[in-house]
Amino acid sequence: MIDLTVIQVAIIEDERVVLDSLMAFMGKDPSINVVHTGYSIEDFLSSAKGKKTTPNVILLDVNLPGISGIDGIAPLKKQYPGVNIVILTTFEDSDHIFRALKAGACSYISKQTSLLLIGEAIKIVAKGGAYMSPAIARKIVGYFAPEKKKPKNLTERQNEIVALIVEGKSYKMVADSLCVSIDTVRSHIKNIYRQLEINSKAELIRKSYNGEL
Amino acid sequence: MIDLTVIQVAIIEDERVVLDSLMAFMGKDPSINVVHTGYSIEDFLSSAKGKKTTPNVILLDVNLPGISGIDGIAPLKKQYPGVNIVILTTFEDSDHIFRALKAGACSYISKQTSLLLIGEAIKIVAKGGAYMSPAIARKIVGYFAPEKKKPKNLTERQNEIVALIVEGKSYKMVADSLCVSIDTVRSHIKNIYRQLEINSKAELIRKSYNGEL
DNA sequence: ACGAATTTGACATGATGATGTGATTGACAA
DNA sequence: TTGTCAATCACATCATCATGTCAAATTCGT
Repeated sequence: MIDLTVIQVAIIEDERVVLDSLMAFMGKDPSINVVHTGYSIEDFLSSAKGKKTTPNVILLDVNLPGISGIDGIAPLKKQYPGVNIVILTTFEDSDHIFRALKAGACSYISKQTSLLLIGEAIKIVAKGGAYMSPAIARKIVGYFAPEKKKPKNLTERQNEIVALIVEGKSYKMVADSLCVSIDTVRSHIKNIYRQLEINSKAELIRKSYNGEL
Repeated sequence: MIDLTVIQVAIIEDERVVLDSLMAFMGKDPSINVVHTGYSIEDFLSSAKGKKTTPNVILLDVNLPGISGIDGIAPLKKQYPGVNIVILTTFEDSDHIFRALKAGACSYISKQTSLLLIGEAIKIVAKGGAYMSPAIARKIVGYFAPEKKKPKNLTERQNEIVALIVEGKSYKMVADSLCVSIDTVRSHIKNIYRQLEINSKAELIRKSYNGEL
């Protein structure tokens, strides 16, 4: 018989050092019981068959071999409907954060966070709450705020070009739309890429969709 | 001379008991300095003229006489651009929460929260972070998740490839990631484009970000 | 065991994209 | 008046993408 007052936790983490310290810490906490671990999503799911205990909380790394932690959220929730996913990672950019949340993660915690706080976060999500690291929570609230977009000093013209590119247009189409030479568009794109520190259309589109410009 | 290491806090709260206990607690914390208080938005703003100190953080009640705390956020931010607004309230319904966030609040805390945690929250927002009570954070993450999955007819492998492309990878990088030939990736992409009736990477990324697959 | 769907791969070609160097023009500020 | 900056355009070159045609190996359901 499983003690329902004890939180059943699973951990998916490929770094031994991190996994070991998490295990060691939780082993000392009587209210937490680590029932299952894995080095990757695939590893975890394949070995999940033989388990009879269902985790309440899954502590999930993002940078995993094979399927990424974020892409792994869906299969994990399929295997364990209603499980609480806690992302534990070093990636703190908006892109990763929002993709994780959209996939159904309920907490997103920086690996900088102390073990004590991670333990607290687990207890919080097990009770139906959610915990976010301060810097991450700030990015999330920033999503809602009317945001005075002061960010990327992009020129009016540059924003115009970005808008067309994001719509899926080619350089040629943008040039025609704006009635300028395709070389002009190229020139603008080069400057935009340099200013945004990116080097592909894909990244530009992603940034745009994440409101990062 | 104002000590910049000390957080300048203002409090707007109409309940004497609450205000007094907040003041008493913060008076004991050397890193917090309460510079201004008010019983209402109007009261606070009118008496703000005579003050020379600018608050870093404003602790704001929602249920105030006159202008509500939420409607007061805009004028407060106009008076003190860049100030961090911390909502402290008993209202925990989604409506109040999201209206406050949209108005520019960066933290939303239940009045059930201990004075200790409220103090922590103030320090967190002063450092550029954000803190949410667990139950409130859960409602916020819930805002992102309710994505109804209408999976397109794409194959597992195809979805894998789309995921990598959307991350900004080139065909070559995708091929390497999946340990297949670049021609195989090309082949998949061709099929994906035909099935989705698109013809550019940009459109693929757009559809992906719009949850259209 | 048969056929359909999936996955893999090769070869080819024209279009588009990424990046560099360099030049001209007009606007606005020091 | 002299800069700086935004916007315009011209080459140039190599990488990547979009598309086509064809085909072998694999998986899977009936």
